[in-house]
Order: sequence, then structure tokens, then C-alpha cells
Amino acid sequence: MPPPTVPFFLTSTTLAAAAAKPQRPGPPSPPAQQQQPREARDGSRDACASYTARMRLNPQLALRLFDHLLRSGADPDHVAYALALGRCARGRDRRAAAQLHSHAAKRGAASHRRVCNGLIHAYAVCGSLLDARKVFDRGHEGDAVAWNSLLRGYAAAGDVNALREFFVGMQARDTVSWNTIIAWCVENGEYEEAIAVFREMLASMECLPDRVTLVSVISAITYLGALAQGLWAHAYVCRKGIEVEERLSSALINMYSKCGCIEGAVHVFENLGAQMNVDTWNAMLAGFTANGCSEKALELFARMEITGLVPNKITFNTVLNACSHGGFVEEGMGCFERMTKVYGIEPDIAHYGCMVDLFCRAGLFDKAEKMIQMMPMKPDAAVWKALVGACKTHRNFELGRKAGHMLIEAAPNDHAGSIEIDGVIHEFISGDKSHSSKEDIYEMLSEMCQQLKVAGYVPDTSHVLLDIDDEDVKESSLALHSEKLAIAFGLISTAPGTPIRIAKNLRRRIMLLRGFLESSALTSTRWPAADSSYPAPVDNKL
DNA sequence: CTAGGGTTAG
Repeated sequence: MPPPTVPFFLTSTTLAAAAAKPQRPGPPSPPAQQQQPREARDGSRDACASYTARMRLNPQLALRLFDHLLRSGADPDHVAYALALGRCARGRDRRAAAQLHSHAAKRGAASHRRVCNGLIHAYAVCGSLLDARKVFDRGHEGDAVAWNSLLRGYAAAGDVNALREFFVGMQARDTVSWNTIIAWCVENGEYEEAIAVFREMLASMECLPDRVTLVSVISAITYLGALAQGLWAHAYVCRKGIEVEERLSSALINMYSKCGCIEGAVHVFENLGAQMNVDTWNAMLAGFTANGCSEKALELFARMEITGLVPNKITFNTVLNACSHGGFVEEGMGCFERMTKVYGIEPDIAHYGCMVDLFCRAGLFDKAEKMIQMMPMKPDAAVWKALVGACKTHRNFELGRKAGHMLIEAAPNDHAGSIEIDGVIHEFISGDKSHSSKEDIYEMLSEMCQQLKVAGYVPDTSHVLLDIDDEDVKESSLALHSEKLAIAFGLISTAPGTPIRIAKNLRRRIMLLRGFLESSALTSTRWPAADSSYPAPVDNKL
């Protein structure tokens, strides 16, 4: 891993300060009011138990069952409240949570630890941080679940300062608390920060990372395309004996795939053992697709059907993508039909989008248009994007213009290549010559290309779609790539040293990485095993 | 049973 940077979320100093002065943030709380639990009659208890059993089986009916429970005259216990509140949290139903709250208060159940935790959680995820806080402040000192539920509320509210302050002052800071922060960073696109906080977690030695930690960390690494860190994280998992269950293996497969290291993904996938499900298979299918191994994806899909695993919507989306990338029109049409007829999956807009993409890439514009006409829903931006993209490579400008207008109509704020300078969005498409500063942009562009060539960059034309035969056309089309245009504009429009952020494009990343991978020793990497001693730059004490 | 996780691809 590169040398640690100072994380904006927290620093060693803030943590050290917290350690020196442990205190609970916010106003001091009044002593918890201990209510004597009522003597419940046996009959009521039995009735309640039968309701809670059903609530457990059918969480989506939990609130209705709770209602039945009340009407039956039985007395809800803390389990019934917890289950019902859990449902409120899942459904973001603040009103129901508040009703349960007042109900519990009347019955003297509102001070029960489990009920309190359920209330804090429900209020927190519903965005009622103040209500959550009130319950918390009258609640149970040092209950880890209560602290973490509230922490989650601060994370959801999005106020970084409040979140940091609460986290730093936490009494019961444990693995879940750290995981909450790391996941929050990932959710908010702060991937480097997520890794910095993970480092901080290791250095604090407060608690050990678990598989949830690693899922978030590996996810951050994936977004960064940082293979070296991904290898380290994988080795860490093996070394610490962290269980590689379905989600963690999916994260690993995904990480290797997105880092352009398909061999690593295959290695993880083939060593799954019993810990596999549709999602791990989906991850592997997507990995093959993203790395240009469409046939492998289709082979794997066939294997999946033989194995007896039931594919889901995402499986088909991925497989259809593989078909369109590989130009397997027949196979794609076959899959689409099998999806509905054999598996009874109703195609959603994304599936139709894949089919449009499939036909477009093959240059079958009439079939694509027919598909758009027969979709039962309004075509979304993805559909128009596929059409625009294909029109660009197939030089079908007339249809491209129409589709472009539809795209802007469908997603006015979703521009493929745009850059924001002083609050103004500038949009670029490949080969664009319409921008007002075009002279300057193109001058900057040729300078960029020159500097890139000096740095050893050779345009890789093998990824430009098939039917442009002329090498020169291909190369210049790459050179005028929309993102490069945007960067060139960024360079001439900002002061030196201003960071320029262009939305990440993982496929491009992979392309750039692949050339590097093939020529490096990484292709002969030995994958981390259970007794792996892969160098551990951060973790030397745990 | 109450706290933390990922997955389509353009």
C-alpha cells in the first residue's frame, strides 16, 4: 500500500484526543427509568409467542401481525416490538415506528433494552435523528447496538462533522462502528478515505476487522482499480482466516475483474467450495464480460444451468451483455426467450436495453428500433445511449441525431462526457467540434497527445469496434475521445494545480491496465493461499 | 430479534 495519507474523516490526533478524554457526546442523560416488567399471564405469553413466530417467518407481515396480536388481547413482549420495529426500519415507516413507540410507552415497554434499540434504529434510518437521539439519551449506557444504530443515523443524515464527532466520542466503538464508517465512505465515493479509515482501524487496535470490513474495503479498492492493494486485502483475508462467504467472494471476484485481472477472479471462483450462490456466479459472469471474454461468460452460463443454480434477473442482464459485447446475436435472442419462457422472468427495462444494445452493436438498427417499439415501458436513457453509441461507431448520423435528442429528453442531467467548470456543465461527445472554445481545446489536445506519446502512450485501436477498417480513422477517433476533450477543456479552463475530476470509466481503466498486465510479471502471480505470507505493509501487529 | 456489507453496464 502507498504511504498513508492524512484522512479527512479522522486522524490519529483526533482519535488520540478522544482516547485521552473519553466522553459521551451531547447533553448528559437523565438516569434510565427502570420499569418493573409486568407479570404476564401464561396464556398471553403463549399467544404472543405464536404471533412472534409468525412475524419471524413473514417479516413483511410483521406490522399486520402485531396488530392482530393486540386485537387478540395478548400482551406484546419485547420480541414482538423488536420485530415490528425492524419492519418499520426496513420499510422506512416512521409513522408506524412512532405509533409503536407511544404504544410501548403506555405499556411500560419503552424502556426495555431491545425495544429501545429497535426504536433508535427505526428512527435513525427513517431520518428522525432527533427522535432516535431522545430514545438513546434515556436508554441504556454502553449498549453497542444502540450506539451503532445512532451512528448509522448520523451516517444516513450525511453531516460529516456530526458523524465524525459522534464516532470519535463513542464509548462502545467496535468492529461494527468502524464498518459503518468505512461503508459510509464507500457509499459516498470516498474510496481512498475508506482505505485510510481501514488503516486507522488497524492502527487503533480497538477491534479486529471482520468479513464485513473486508467487503467494504475490497469494494473501495475495486473502485480505485488498485490491484496491488486488492492482492494485499485478499492475502489478509486468507492469513486471518476470515470466512469467504458469498458476499466476500463476490467482492473479491469483482475486484479482480474490475482490476483487469481475470485470472485472479477465476482463481477465487474456482476455489469457492460450497460457499457459492447466484450472486457469486453473477460476479464471475460479469467478470468475463468486462474483460472481453464473452464466450467464457456464455460457457459459464451453460455450466450454471447444468449445475442447477437458478439464474435471476441480474444473471440474464449480464449474459445478454456478454452476447452484445461478443456480437452473439443469435445466442442473445435465445437467452432472452429462455429467460421469459423457461425461468418466467419478466424482462425489465435493463433487459430491453441489453437487447437494443445487442442489435445496435451488430449494426441491426431496424431490429433495435423494433425492440424499442415493442418494449412495454418508456425507453430510458440507457436505451438511447446504446443507440447513440452504435450510431457513432456505425456512422449512422441521422438516426444518431434522433437518438441523441431522445437521450437528452430522457436524461437532461445525465451527460456522457461533461465537465463542470464554475458551476457550468460543458458537454463533449467524441469528435465534437461545436464548443465555443474549440480552437484552444484542440490545441491543448494535440499538446496532450504529444506529451502522452513522449510518456510512451500508444493508442490501442484493438478496442475500437470492428467495422472501421482504416487505422488512421480509428486512431484519430480515439484521440478525440470525449473524455480527453473534457480533460483538455479542464486544463485550459482552470488554474494550474486545480484537480480535474472526470467521472470514472472502469472499462477504460481496464483497457489501460491490460497492456500493463500482459507485459508484467503479474500474470504469473501466485494467488494468496490460507498460509499466505504476502507482504503486509500495514498490518504487522494484529 | 435490535447495529455494519455487493452484485448489470452504458
